[in-house]
Amino acid sequence: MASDGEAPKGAQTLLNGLALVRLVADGVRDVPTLQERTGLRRSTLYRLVQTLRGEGYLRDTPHGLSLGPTLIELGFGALSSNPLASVAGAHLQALADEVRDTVHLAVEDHGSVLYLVKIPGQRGAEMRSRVGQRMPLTRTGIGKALLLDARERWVERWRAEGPADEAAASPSARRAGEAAEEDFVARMEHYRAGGYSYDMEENEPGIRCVAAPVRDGSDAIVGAVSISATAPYMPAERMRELVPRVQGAAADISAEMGYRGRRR
Amino acid sequence: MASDGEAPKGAQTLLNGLALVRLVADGVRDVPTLQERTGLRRSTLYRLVQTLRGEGYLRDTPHGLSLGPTLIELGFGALSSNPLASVAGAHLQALADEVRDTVHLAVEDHGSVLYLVKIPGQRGAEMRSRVGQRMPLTRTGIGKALLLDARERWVERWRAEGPADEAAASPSARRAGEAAEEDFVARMEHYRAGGYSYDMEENEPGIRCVAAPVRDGSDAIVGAVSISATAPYMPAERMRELVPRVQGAAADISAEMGYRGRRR
DNA sequence: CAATCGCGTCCCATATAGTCGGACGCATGG
DNA sequence: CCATGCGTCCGACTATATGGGACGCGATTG
Repeated sequence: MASDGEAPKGAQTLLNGLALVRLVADGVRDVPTLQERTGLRRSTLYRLVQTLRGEGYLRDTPHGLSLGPTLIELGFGALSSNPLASVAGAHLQALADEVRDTVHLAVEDHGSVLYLVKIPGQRGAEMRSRVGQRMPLTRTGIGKALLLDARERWVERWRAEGPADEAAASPSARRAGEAAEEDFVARMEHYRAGGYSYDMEENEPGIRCVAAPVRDGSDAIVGAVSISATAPYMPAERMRELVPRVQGAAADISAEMGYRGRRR
Repeated sequence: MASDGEAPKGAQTLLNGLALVRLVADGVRDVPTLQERTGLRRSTLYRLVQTLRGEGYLRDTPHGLSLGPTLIELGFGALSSNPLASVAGAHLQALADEVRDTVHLAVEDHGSVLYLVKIPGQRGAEMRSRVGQRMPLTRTGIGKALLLDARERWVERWRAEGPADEAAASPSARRAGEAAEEDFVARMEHYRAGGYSYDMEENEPGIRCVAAPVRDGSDAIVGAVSISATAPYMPAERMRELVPRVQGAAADISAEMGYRGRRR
């Protein structure tokens, strides 16, 4: 409320407090850093931090501030109160046992992929992914599955998540970028027709994945399932074979979510 | 700020917002209910709820309000940034593989047990416990392990958690209650000497457990490990055999937490 | 060893920002 | 058809959060 003319319209004190939680989640460990990140005064910060500590949202460790136990309680509560996650569990486990690779369930939230379930694979290196972690929609197989229906967002999301350097766009880089964008849209069109999606090491070199969307009673995509593994376990042929498997698991979960086949 | 003369001294707006999150976590699903629980006015509530929705702490479902995706993100972040939980993982898995029963890791938080890790057993009925769940300290094996050092809190906690009906205490019930309290203290004294604790179906009929505390570099108890199973799998003899096993796992974790043997 | 710096806490005056109360629109149901 | 309850918006009031500053403390530095 000082530099730029934003209008947060709402409850500043609450927003300020939640902003502190976010900053700590992002690795800020001491109040001075919070001060330079938020612009709030010391006394204000300490009061807010004390309140958050008291409620268990933050806690003190030998190394400084960190997220508190209440968040663990609420986070797992949020997960288990999510019908998708609880309904999907058994189906995902069955899929995981069958394919022996890492299985994920994710939803879209705030323009990114949010993992709800991860079942680590039984071979190869373990993926660094974690439940509660966020990933870009257009770079992951599971994210593309979540976007399948939203043709109008493909380009928008691609551009938002795409170039690491927006400012520095040399003419040649721009040309390459446009080509990549067209390529992305073309692939999405293909996936959309097939009702599945791939990740060919775009997000993480050496990691490939096959994904399919989960739908609910209104036909809307409410989540997605994926199988991921290191490239040696994921030759093109196997990926092709996995498509119906992932789709099967996704269909089972969709059924439990009230999906009764594509209408229209 | 109306009925009783409390002095919340802090940041009301923030506290009000967090109180809403708690209420939703406790099952409140609509604003009218929030109103009667908090005493806040409709307009205030809607503003706070909107803010919390915007930040992903709450979300709307067909059935009303529920905890939002941000809490999943933060909750799992809190867990993985907890040294105890991340360090313990491998040791707990090893223990679980060995004993084939349910293994828990918990800490004390705000006067109750908070589970950080649960590894379901490979036989018998699955326990209903969940990571992020809270349990009474004096009724669970793992809670007693957390209390081992704090002799001065035994009675206090027992009384706080003990009688389901404080008001209605008939003379005879009171007598029985006092006997139970003395019995509890005696058992705790015994456990303290042995460095372990039991749960003989006190918390959940049919469930028994063996637990041991985890310590850090300052000798303080920072957590506890337990093995739980249904009574048929837990005859007295086996519980005795499990004591050194749990203690071993707890010791391994303690070592990683900086524990170097009991000083003093 | 003294002096300085940065952190954490507390207090108080000010005006900002949250609360309240009510009006309005809409859907539901009697 | 009217009545009831939910969700949103608005403006006035003042309760409440803010920020400036004083204080104590421990660590760091000269």
